[in-house]
Amino acid sequence: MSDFENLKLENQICFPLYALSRKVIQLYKPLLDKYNLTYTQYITMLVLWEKENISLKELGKKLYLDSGTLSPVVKKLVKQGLVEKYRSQADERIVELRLTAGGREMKEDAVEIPEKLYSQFEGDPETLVKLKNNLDQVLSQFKDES
Amino acid sequence: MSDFENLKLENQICFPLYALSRKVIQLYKPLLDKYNLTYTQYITMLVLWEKENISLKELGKKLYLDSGTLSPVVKKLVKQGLVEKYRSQADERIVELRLTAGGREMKEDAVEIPEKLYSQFEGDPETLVKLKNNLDQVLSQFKDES
DNA sequence: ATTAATTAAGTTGAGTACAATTTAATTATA
DNA sequence: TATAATTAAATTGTACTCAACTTAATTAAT
Repeated sequence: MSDFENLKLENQICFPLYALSRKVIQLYKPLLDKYNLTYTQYITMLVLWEKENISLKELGKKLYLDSGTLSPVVKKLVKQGLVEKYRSQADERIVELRLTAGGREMKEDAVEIPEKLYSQFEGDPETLVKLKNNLDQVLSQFKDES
Repeated sequence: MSDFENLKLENQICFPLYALSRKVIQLYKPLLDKYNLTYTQYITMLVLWEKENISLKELGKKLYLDSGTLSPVVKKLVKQGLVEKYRSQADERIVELRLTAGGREMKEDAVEIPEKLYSQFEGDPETLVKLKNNLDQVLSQFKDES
């Protein structure tokens, strides 16, 4: 019964997930360079473009990232004038983020980013829709575990 | 026409890819700790368990990783006695890797890793198969681009 | 045969990820 | 109410990822 099939790279589910994730982030890079954003900074801006006021805690929940990752990311965005940071008056432990006018302005131009990214995909767009549905479904099964 | 739908986090394809990838790697962690392997070290071992002799270059091609990532990873595996490293006699630029007896031994126990990982997935296993097929399909469209 | 171009690894620096710890503020409890 | 427990951020340390650069070896071109 020495069956090593499950140890073959091609049979891993996580590996194409991990490889494709990095690949797509690399595709974003030239598009984001124009805005001086990294991918992590970009998805932070996506959240702020939807909700201009949000706590760091809430942001982390949406992005599945903790303060160890987000603190330095937000610090950078503040430095670039896209975000303001202040302590909540009601609870001094909480850091609140607020989109600045400059950050709001960037949104207008940034609509080109997903457009240009998707235009780079050859093949059936339906494949991407299916993929996204699959990913969301599987991700939801772990959402509240850890 | 100020349509910001494509800038919503929930409409991103890359984000669930990125989030799920990190989530699954976190699920591997407790399983890999037992073997003193990180995820990146683990997928390197997967390759070596399939092909006991391989150049660093070839390894990088399979994992979509460059020497900047792999050099230190391999150095760790050598230190742990799982892999041997030597320069090719035919071409001194090339570093060849060889699985050691200890590395081969680990394979026997490591079959439990994918088993235990998959057992943690609730929901229909068919969903995972579909996901993997989707990922492979999309990944193959970028394989030779960069 | 020399020189130029290419190739494979390795190194460096910036930016994540994440576990673990620390600090400060708030809430719960004896 | 004083103390304990909890919570949110920040910090620290380890490891990965990748672009850019360096070094050494090989191959191509003059």
